[in-house]
Amino acid sequence: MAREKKINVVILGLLNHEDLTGYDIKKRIDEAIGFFWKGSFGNIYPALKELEEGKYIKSRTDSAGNREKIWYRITAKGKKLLEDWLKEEQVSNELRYETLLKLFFAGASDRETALRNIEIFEGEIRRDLGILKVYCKSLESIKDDGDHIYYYLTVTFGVDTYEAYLKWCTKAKKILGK
Amino acid sequence: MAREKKINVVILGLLNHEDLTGYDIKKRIDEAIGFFWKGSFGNIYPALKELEEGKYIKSRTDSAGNREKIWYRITAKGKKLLEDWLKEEQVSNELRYETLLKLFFAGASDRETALRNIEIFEGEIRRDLGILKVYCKSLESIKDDGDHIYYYLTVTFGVDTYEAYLKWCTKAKKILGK
DNA sequence: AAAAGATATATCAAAATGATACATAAAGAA
DNA sequence: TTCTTTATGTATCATTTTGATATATCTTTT
Repeated sequence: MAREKKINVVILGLLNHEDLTGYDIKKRIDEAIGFFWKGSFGNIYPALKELEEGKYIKSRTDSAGNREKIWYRITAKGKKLLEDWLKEEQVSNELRYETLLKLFFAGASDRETALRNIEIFEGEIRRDLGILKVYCKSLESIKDDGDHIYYYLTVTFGVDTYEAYLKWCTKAKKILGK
Repeated sequence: MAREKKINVVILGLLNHEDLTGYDIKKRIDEAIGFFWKGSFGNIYPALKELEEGKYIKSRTDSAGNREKIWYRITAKGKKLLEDWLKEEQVSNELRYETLLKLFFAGASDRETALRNIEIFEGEIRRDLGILKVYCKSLESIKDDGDHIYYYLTVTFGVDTYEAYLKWCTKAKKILGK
């Protein structure tokens, strides 16, 4: 089996939970998994067409009102593909942190710039950590044996690593003399 | 000023320290900043040509032996661009963790698969953490006031976050009942 | 009733990814 | 010595992702 492009399995994963439109999919990606994954209309809409051609999903057009909405539902074949991907052992985990890049090359500028960049990072992480913690709290209260345990684990990953980031920021600022 | 593509500033950052060939640049990226940044020949070589056209770098062809080597050196204009980028406040920091994606969608499979994926992640992080720690040690011993402090800070970011990942793995496995 | 913001589909140029092609040089094994 | 493998080196290409924009409708607020 050829290696599926990532947006395909993301779409299948989301559709496995509920029927969605392309726009919904973009929103779910941004809201639910935004801190560790990105999606854009530019690859979501073409992927939906491709997945439908391959019979992994099925569309239903909703013409209530003047605006056309296209709802997608996962098929048995789509579920199979999702499960196969989950069992595949090869994964690609990537960090792309421009902040670290700027820090690594900070010698080309001055210490103030390096410190400023760390502070900007710190501010963003602090803000996002707040959001993640609220999300985490709301998941803690749900006690079922469905998917919530996985959502909870995912969010705690974010909370734990963001807290480690903040500790590192404090340390880094001290080392740079502030 | 238009937003520079990232590979350009990575190349300038590396060349700011020493003259390099395209092949060297790829190696430096993999070795020194590989845990938080990627580069490929597919964007390095075209970027080198583009940067030379823009006078940000200057090439020198070395024909010692039968094989042609092209060395690049940063220009004053290139240094300026690098410094401008360092002072720019807008940054893009992105995580792309397929492991988290699989965990988030794990409900489509079984707990064993979810645990297996965490264990694979744990193994990779443990291995990479070992490498980072060795790198970190070698930087600790250098006490100058040049770029090493920035390399050291960058690596400690990796060490600290990878350690947080491992703690999370232990917790996650426990929650999933192992 | 008008304006602003959210919903919805779609496309495109630019950038990054990952693989491959091709060739030389060096190191090590048979 | 010769053969094989690994490292060095430049280059390109198809596929995927990104980020922006276009276009239009629906909903909420002023």
